[in-house]
Amino acid sequence: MNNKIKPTESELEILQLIWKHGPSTVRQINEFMNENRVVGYTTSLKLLQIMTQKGIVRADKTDRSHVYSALLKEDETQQQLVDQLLQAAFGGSAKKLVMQALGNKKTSQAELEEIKLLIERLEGGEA
Amino acid sequence: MNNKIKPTESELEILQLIWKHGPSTVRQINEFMNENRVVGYTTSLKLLQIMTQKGIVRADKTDRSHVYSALLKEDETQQQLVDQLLQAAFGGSAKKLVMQALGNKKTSQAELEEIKLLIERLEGGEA
DNA sequence: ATAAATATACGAAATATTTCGTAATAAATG
DNA sequence: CATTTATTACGAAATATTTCGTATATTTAT
Repeated sequence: MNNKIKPTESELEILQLIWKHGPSTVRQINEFMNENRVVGYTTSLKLLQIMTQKGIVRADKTDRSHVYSALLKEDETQQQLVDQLLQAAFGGSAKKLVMQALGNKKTSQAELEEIKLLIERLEGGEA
Repeated sequence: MNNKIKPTESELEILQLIWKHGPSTVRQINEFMNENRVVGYTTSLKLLQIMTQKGIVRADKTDRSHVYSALLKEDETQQQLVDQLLQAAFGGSAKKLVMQALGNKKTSQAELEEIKLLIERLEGGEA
């Protein structure tokens, strides 16, 4: 439904944090950010304001400390990003992408099983 | 071996063309580009010059029309991009990425089989 | 040998992205 | 209530990216 919105790298970083922790204040998000890298408070704030502008998040201004929540759904955003990478770097071949993703990585047995089941579902019947 | 080089979107577009067609002149690359979108000749040239600067491609200047070839390997670049997306949007879960890539896409039976074989090899034990 | 066509070099405008600083405002504390 | 602390608003510098235009140089045709 929502469209063409392409989060930048920083925006994606913030989106992930909100997806993970749920709606959060600037301070919380800034603290999450700082677990990975050094970012000033106003930098996080500004990013959130820009994201609000773009319609990526929304701010609940009831309290003084605004609470930001994601307007993009995790699934849909991930889907869009995968599709984009598929075109941008794999000439559209999902197979190549998947093999790269699995080949080099330590994915657990359990997860591999799940993927195999998905493949069998895809092969077997209809979607 | 080669590192930290993160091609921009346009650079990736050009890399893909060189990977696909082999070493090419500016004119050729510009024509390939124009199959998708309108780009001026000097724009393609400039991009290639910047990429040369960054060590992404190299120019063979033997002839007047320089011939550009890729310095980044397709596999390695794809691997790097997948890893990056994995971190940037999937919190490192290869499973989620793979399921997104396969779930929504029309991947052929044959390809699905190949992937299943890869998974079985991975499960089997060997690296 | 001129003129036209083709190439590269290079600067720079336009846009996007990241990062802060400062000011204004509101809340909490002594 | 005066001061310190926390929060948002906003402008803007720094950097990165995309896109061309113009100047030059080199071929190729006429």
